[in-house]
Amino acid sequence: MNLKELAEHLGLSQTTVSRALNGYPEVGEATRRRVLEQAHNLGYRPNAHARRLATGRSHAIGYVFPSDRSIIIDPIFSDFIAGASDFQAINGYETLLHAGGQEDEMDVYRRYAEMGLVDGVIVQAPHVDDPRIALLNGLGLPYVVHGRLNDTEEGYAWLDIDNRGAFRKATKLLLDLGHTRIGLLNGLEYLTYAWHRRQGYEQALLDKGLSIDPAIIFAGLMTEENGYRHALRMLRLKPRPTALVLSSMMMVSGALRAVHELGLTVGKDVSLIGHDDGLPFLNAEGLVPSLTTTTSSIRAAGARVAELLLARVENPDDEMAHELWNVDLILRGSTGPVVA
Amino acid sequence: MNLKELAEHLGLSQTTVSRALNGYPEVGEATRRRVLEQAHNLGYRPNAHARRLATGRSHAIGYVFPSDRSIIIDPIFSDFIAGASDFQAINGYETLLHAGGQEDEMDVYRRYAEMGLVDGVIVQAPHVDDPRIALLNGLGLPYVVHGRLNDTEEGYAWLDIDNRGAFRKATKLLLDLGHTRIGLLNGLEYLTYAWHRRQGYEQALLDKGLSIDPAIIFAGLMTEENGYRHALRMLRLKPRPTALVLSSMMMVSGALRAVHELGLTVGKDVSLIGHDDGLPFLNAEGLVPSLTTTTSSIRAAGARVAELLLARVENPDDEMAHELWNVDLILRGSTGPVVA
DNA sequence: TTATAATTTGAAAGCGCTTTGGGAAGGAGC
DNA sequence: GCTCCTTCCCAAAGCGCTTTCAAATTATAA
Repeated sequence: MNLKELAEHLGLSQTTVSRALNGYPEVGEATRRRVLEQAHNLGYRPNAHARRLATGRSHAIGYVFPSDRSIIIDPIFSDFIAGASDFQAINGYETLLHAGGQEDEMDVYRRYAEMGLVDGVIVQAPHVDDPRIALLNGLGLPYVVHGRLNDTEEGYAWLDIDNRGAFRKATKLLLDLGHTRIGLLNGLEYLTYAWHRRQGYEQALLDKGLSIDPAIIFAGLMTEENGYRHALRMLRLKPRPTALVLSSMMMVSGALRAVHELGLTVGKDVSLIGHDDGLPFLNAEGLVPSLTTTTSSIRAAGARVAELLLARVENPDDEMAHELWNVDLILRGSTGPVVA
Repeated sequence: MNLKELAEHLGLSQTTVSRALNGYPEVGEATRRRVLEQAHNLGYRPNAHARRLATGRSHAIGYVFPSDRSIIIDPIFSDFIAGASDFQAINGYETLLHAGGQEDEMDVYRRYAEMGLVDGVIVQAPHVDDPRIALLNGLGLPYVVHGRLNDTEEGYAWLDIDNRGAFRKATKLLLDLGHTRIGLLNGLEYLTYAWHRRQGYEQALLDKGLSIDPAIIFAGLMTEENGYRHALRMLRLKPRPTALVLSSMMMVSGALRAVHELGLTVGKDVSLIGHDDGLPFLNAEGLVPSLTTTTSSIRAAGARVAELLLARVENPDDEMAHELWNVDLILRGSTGPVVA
């Protein structure tokens, strides 16, 4: 069943039917009702491609993951996309995913733009100095960055959480509890969020007049195993750190193993603060003792980024959104005063 | 730059240019080379929607996740999709994702089919008696099931791993080591894979003349917390189970906490076998002791399912694929003979 | 009543591609 | 010389929508 057949069936022109269906005002109320009703009864659905060709809009948003996999292996991305895709679905936008393949990430954007496959893209995990921004600006493809570049916050739309502030707050809490040797287990620091966290951590130490010790800082893939290995390594140092700040729950999970293995007690011998993206399968509160966290829902961020992007697609001339989310520091049982 | 402009630029008709670009034989070699070269130089890209409208094929594969979230929260899905999407990208197919929204999963399939949005879909996490199969058969939308229904293996294309065999093997290994009280921490058992695992587990026990004890069986969301809580609960029973079989690495992670908390030793007081989907952020080998696992790469499964689906889309009359993957049982340090 | 404005409807063009049904040019066979 | 194939190319139709421009109908004003 296509438009033409539906129109014939109704004894109307395609024009009128199309208008009735799409809510244009130049159509009588009675006619509109009739059209809507019959379209529903006959199960008519407009062909997506025909509509896209005619309107020039694809009603789809693209997500491109680099082929080196270091991003998509992070389980937080499925939650981000779930949030975003959900919002999009409700607003009539499809979600296009591109994971790897042999094509370079930048080429995918180019192809997306030139073939009209998507109306906009969401840029994930921006680097400290990310070349994608310039490319997308050049292509004229609307986008919103989830995160920020390091140098500039202008010239592109973004939503980010205050990673710097969060890790500064977390580190400061530990300092206030008397800890002076505080380890950091971070993500890859060419990614801005990890870099910001590093900055927040260092800032808090410097504020107290403490120095930065590279021996108790790790930056790398946020796997359980890295959490374990590097927590173990650090906790074996003399003097050992009495507290650790961790960039992901996965790393916390590994660090817990290390702590147990050394016969130490969380919240007493070692204080832990982890960053919690609110992943449904790894719950900070369910740990024993429950985990003090910096918390921000990655899923909510996904939904909001999608919202900003759709706004941008539909009103390209509106001002670019810059949205910085505060991160809550939630005090639970894994942090305590340093013991002598 | 569109076809018309490119054709004019070359002094050829759209027909010839289109044929040259798409590899049709009725075009001179010299002409073809010229066309290809100029198209490249001028950066011509065919408009995706125009092509789709003309050919009636969308060159896209759809993934629909139920809105209740219980599926997508499982981190294995991002890895599955990464594998599938990767394969598709290499073969010129886009990946369409639908996560939740207010639309019912079945309605999404209907819409996909009627609007021509995708050429096929991959059905994830089939239920023991899954209504999606009948719907898709009715819609005539090609699909491949990742997993199986319980009752029948005919009438639909599928790829599955031998969950029943894997858990039977795992349980038998423990029995052979002298364990007689073996707990099971499983996924939601209305999902076929979990149901099959349960069957394999029970079969192995029954083969030895042992009975099934519901007190040491858990079925639910495979979160870290559930792993912890139910391992803890079971290990506190008297007599306590001397071994646990776990359906996911996430649950293993939680169970390890429980074991440590009770002051027990993995591989001695408690033997553990987990199912490992090969997730990059949680490594069975990196645990201490390393974890004995039933192992099957979910990412490889994703790639292969995509391959089967594309074959099905392009040759609808070929026989339906039924592919059952063997699951390796990899012996590592977390299993040992029962101690008196 | 008639002129004018407002409301509804339609015919047809156009979006950018693929593909059908020929047609011209050149070579082989007689 | 002619016919018959190939080989290579093209004009035009068609995919199923949206949208422009114009016409028909009805309501309002004079």
